[in-house]
Amino acid sequence: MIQFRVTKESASSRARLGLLQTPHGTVETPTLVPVATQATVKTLTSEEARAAGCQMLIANTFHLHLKPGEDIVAAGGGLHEFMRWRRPLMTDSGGFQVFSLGFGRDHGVGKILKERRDEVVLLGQQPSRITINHDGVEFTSPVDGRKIFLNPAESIAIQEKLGADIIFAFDEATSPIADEAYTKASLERTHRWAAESLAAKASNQALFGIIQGGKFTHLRKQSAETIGGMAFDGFGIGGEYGDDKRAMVSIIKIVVDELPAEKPRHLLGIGHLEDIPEIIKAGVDTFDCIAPTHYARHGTGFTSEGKLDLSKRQFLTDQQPLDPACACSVCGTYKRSYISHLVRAKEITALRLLTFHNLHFFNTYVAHLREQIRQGKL
RNA sequence: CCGGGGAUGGCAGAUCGGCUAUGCAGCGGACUGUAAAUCCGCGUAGGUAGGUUCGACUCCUACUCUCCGGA
Repeated sequence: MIQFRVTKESASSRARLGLLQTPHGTVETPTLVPVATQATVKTLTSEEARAAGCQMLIANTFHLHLKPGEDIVAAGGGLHEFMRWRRPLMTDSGGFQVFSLGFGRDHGVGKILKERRDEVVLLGQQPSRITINHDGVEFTSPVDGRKIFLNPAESIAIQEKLGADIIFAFDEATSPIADEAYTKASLERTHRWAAESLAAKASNQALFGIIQGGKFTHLRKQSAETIGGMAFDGFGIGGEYGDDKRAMVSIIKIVVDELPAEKPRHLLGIGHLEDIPEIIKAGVDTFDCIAPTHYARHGTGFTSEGKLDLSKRQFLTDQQPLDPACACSVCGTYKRSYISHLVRAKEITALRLLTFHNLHFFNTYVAHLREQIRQGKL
């Protein structure tokens, strides 16, 4: 089980400092939870993830169920031992894949809408490779095309075998182009699944319920009331918020205000650098995001000078560290010129160096924000 | 010298008498609970000189270069 203690509340915002105790150690919040979908922070070892300052990681139920299967992980001693990360772990429930492999894939959209789309997901519609119904979701495996059925009981059973400290209720992340009727019906289903997830859990893992409701303020409020009133150990805030960052932050605040203050709040899948102060000020304790690791593998380093695309020719002759203001081992050792060469030569070391640095950069940034809360400046 | 084959974008390499080849490299963009070391977009062609044709990178002639074989 977990214990959560709020150690300081900001006077000027909803931001707060906290200590999240788990069977595998204590996490200082707010914190970024880097994504380790397949039981690894892509390109890094667990020791390296730790050295980059990561406190807790989040792995994925759907992907680990496919490969290698939860029984293999369990036979390896559970997720912590399997990946030799003897620190706090979360697993996501597979609810995001209902969207990402469903309507997200069909329409080529992510959870944040970048441009106006003509398509709309209407009540009664089904994604092409997935069937969502009352009882659960039938996926078509992106690996081999076989059918995979997931529902609350299945997802929880898998997550219990994986053995993370914190697990999530099975939900449906709705598409940003879903209309209100679809979103509302999906929300009601997600609420029912939340109760079923709670009922299914037999372990002493912490279980977080997930608030949905899309960009619809009244649905978000209703969801926060419903999920917040259930016996979860903490809460995830999921789904989409439309295409407006200000709207996103205001929705998060509405949700946070409905949730029990003594329980931890995890914001699912949001965490671009510019979002982080805003979501922390909105009262988020933990949040996961693929940005630092994903951008790294596409050649981008986050620095105190902004995002740098190391594949650009200009960096080939740049003798500075990746970020002169960074204290990480990559910045203490290698220059932009070398990293740029590795990126352009498609050497895997480039991806490792950028992933390590980006995580260190994000973690340092969040640590700095914690310090600001401590000093009453945030 | 004789015979034969070739000459296509920065490189590699197809097709076609009229309609974007493609890949790599280059350049630009995207990326928010990871089907992502990925995806999207852009530029640059037809050895030289003639001829046939409404129209030639594609057919014909010569030349240049090149490769293979023979002397």
